[in-house]
Amino acid sequence: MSSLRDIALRAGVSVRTVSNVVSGAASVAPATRQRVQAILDEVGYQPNLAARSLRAGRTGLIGLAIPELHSPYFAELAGLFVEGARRRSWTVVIDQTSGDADAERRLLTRTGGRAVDGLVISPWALSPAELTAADPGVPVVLLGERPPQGLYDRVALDSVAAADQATTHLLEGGRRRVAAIGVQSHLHNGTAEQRRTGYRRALGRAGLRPSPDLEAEAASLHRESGVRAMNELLDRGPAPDAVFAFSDELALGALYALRTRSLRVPEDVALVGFDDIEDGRYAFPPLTTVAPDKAQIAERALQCLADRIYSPGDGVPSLDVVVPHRLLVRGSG
Amino acid sequence: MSSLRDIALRAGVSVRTVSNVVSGAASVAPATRQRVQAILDEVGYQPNLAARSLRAGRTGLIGLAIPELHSPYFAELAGLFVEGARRRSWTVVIDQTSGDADAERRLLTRTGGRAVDGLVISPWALSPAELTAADPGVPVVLLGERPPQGLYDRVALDSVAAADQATTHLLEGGRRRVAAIGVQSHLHNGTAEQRRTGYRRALGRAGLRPSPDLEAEAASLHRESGVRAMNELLDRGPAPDAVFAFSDELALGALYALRTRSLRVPEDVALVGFDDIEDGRYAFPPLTTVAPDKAQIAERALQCLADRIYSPGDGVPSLDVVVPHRLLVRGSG
DNA sequence: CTGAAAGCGCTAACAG
DNA sequence: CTGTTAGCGCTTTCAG
Repeated sequence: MSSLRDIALRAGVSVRTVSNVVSGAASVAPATRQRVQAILDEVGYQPNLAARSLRAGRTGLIGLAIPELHSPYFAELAGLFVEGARRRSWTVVIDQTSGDADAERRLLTRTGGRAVDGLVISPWALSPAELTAADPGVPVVLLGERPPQGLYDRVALDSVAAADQATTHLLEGGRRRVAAIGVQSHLHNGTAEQRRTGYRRALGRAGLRPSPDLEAEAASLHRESGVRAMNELLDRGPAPDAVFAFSDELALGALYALRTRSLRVPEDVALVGFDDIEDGRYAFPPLTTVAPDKAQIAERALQCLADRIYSPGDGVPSLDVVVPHRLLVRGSG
Repeated sequence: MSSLRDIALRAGVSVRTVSNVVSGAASVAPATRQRVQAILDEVGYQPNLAARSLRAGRTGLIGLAIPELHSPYFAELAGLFVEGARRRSWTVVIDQTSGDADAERRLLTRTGGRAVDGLVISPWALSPAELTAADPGVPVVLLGERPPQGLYDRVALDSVAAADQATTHLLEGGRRRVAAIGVQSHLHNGTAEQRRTGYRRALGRAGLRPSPDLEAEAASLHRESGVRAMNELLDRGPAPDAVFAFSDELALGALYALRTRSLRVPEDVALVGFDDIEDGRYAFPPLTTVAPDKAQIAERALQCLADRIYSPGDGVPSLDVVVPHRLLVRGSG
């Protein structure tokens, strides 16, 4: 690894000049530039990023903290992030919190033990108070249903409206016993709460009374929990004629359970999910779902970060960005 | 952000002493230590990682370069990586190459424009020669079927044996027209080639002659290509009675196509995939598949990196690590 | 046990 | 247009 000084020595110029050639900032005499560039190319000069960061006070790194990478929704989102960050010449470091409060706290207070210029976090376990209290010292963007906290921006879709819409769609299809899968009383990230609120609101508007018998808890948002919840619902008594699952993974689990019991979808039970993950499109029948505009979630979050990193107007009030969503009606309901 | 010097000033000691307290390396008089620690805690001291990196010549960052994060197999693998890296106090920066030769080349020659201590890359587009030629200046571990190159270690499963085993399983089930989905003549990453080799070998051993009619190309390894390939196979003439797909995603696409045409799985067509992604377990019927030991892939790759980073014995020949796999027989075949 | 100081590689202010 | 140099924050050698 050669440094600017090595190059300077070989070219018989000062480091300043080499630096200028590399950065292209200040002007350099054409002859000098050419000579220096030749050496640069020859040795394959690579600037030392650590030195640059130290000097600039910036690392060019941004953190993305999500509960888990193996979940399709977050994997798709992370992919879009990495892509968008690349376009902005940022590199993404990924942390998995596993929905663990300690992990989330650690990230916020120490920015991951890693110097990042900004952090995008999808909090699951941390209470709003704790979120506000933490001060990572860098701009933070919150993803998800939690309202924007303190100085953090927030990017999310309108979950209440989306859930209402999904439920209404099932009701308009003539369904009357519409169940919900995905209640999570153990978490406080707002996701399940808001989706249930939307679900109940839709029922109410249709003159139906929400019933605890039709609402099933889910330990996680994964397929396995969907299987469990669906089975529980079916074991409770008269089967629902429709199910709104708070995530596509839960819906796919429910679909699996329904088929295992030889119930037909959508004839016997209509099914709507949430997230629009790739799997859902190729399930059989293809899953009707609420599709958040994921590309826009990633893009807007990066934009928030960029704004705060490059124009550190300290008093700027926190932004609450609502991205659009669409109900994709496919075969399942 | 306070530095060691700030702390030293406030504590009336030298930076040396504060550094010792922080690192715990050298011994410090108990009284001094306590006093310094109190100030450290009070201001919430965070060491500047850029400075540390510059000094140490290491960044604590490792790169993971994969074709795409939104593909379940790579997402699961990435999750395991991030987790294993965390245990080793490394942070993972993720790059997506999209199977693009330029992107792969850029990563190898410039280590992603980012200073990483090591790189794990799953090459798709780059030819062996190009792989060998590149010199990233840091240890590299190759993932996948490509044989180990030059100084790079390699971690992979025995794809030929695995494909043979999957195909043999179908043949032992009494199937005679066993098709293969996933041939990729446009790529040269070895994956498709090796799986086809194993497939043909199994056919040969059973006294069957491989037929081009039963081998279908796949533009990608995604569900969509699986749908297309399966339809093509069915349109060609007499339907196969079994299909070995080179990835679970392809298999799920094939499953979708089969069901759309009202063919029963496994009664009419038995189906085996490759990768053991989560989706496959909840497909209906659940997908029989070759399960690579993903945890071990991640773990061994990290271990290779650690060995080379911490014991830079320069001449150590490149390692070729073969991780185990299992055939998981489920409902589809 | 602790202080002083060098130096990692880079950028930019200051001279010339 | 280009050279010299300070300094980003840390670790570590050398003294004391």
